[in-house]
Amino acid sequence: MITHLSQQVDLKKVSLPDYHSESFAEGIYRVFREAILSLDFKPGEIIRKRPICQKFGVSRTPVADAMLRLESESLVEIIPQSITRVAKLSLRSIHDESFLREALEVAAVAYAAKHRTQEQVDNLISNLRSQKLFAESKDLNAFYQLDEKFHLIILECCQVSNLPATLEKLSTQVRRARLLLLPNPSRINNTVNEHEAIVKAIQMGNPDSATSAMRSHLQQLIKHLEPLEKQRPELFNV
Amino acid sequence: MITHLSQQVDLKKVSLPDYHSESFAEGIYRVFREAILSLDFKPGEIIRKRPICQKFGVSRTPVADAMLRLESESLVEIIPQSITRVAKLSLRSIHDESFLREALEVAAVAYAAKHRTQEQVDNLISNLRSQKLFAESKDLNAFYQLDEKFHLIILECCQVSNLPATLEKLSTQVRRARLLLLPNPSRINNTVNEHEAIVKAIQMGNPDSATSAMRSHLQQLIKHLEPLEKQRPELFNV
DNA sequence: TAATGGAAACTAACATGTCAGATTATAGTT
DNA sequence: AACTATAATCTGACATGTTAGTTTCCATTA
Repeated sequence: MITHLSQQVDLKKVSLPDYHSESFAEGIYRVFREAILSLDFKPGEIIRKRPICQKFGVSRTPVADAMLRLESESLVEIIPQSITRVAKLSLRSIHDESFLREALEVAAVAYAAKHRTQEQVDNLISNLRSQKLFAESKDLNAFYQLDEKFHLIILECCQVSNLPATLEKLSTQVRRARLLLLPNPSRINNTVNEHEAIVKAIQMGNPDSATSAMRSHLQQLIKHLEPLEKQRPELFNV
Repeated sequence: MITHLSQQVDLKKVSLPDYHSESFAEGIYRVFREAILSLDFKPGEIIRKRPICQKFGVSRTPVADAMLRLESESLVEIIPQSITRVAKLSLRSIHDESFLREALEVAAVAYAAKHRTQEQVDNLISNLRSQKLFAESKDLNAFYQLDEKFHLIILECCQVSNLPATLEKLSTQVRRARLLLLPNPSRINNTVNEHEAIVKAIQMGNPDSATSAMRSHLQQLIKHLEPLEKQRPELFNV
């Protein structure tokens, strides 16, 4: 059982298995998943398992298990009898993911516009206010965090327990593409305006204008993508 | 490399790794995935790995790998240091999945209504005609196959390469629930009518009526579910 | 009878050894 | 110099041994 990758849990004589700390394999999976999604490992980068075993002081089994799971989520590519590498990006996959993302977020924002509570609207307005502050001070990372949180608040309105997690699983390419596009500060002001339109539609309880606002907001990504592929071709699949 | 679980591929001196037959782990994964989804293994049933190893004549490693992957898709539940069992159903999860399914299928049918080709419409009409035949002859299994195919045709209109596969991954509970509800022949005629409404809306190129037809069609499932839970409580989680 | 305690049998998690396919480096040939 | 064949060295797939946490069951005790 892993104890140095996560905080130790003070377990009494309770038979709930959740009280135990995670396994080596889970911990390694989690660490690498986050590293890949935050671009600490670049798309296409080769992952060498042997050094990882040494670094974590474990055998090859849990590392292999973690990689197997990452492969099933299309985060790494295991080439049989050969090497393991971080999954590259591809315009094709990003288009596919964008369709899924749009379908889910549009459904969520329509639900939010119909069933909003005052607390949820307040959260969105408060989040939007912070966005404007960080947009003015050009703090890109803080703005990115708020952007993620903004969409999360809307998803949580649906009370579908795994909706945020599901969308994250389906958006592994989109998330990395967005991170790569971050250094473009000219987008920020437009983004704030688009978010504002979404909030207003939710506040007014108008699902139709909420969906169309969300739709055009999400479709911005694709427009900025083709320049990126030309700029960083090594990150993309042929 | 596995050769007796799937047909052997006649590979020449081509360096495409796809030409190779699948690994033991992949084969076992695929076999068990299909067995679980088609209810050959009942929800809650304990899976014993040792007999599986003997049956396939392999060691514990590929079987464990396959189970690990099934667990990451919520098809089995591995209880640490204890047992592995087929994931049970739960009304909560089915509600969650239904939301996702509705979001994706509604987006797909709207796209289909906008961008339909004559060939796609013909396929739907032909499929619908077969549905009516099997509905009359009360051939439940054949009808189920056509029902699946009907939704597949609509999904494929979107030209999102992994849309059918994604929906299948997100609908593991719903799929099994639908199979359990199959023996209810009174639903069939209603289903055909609902399908017909969807086809007409697509044919006329009316995305709004297509979405609302699809929505009310999909929402039928939930209505028939609560009786099922009372009837077969052993298949459901508390 | 009910509750408790402990041994035995189970399982998953992990470590490690082996093998075969794939890649790379190298030597030899044209 | 370019191409080819061969050897060395990677890596992933799989087999198997070990360990530790769980569960089962039976004997003991209140």
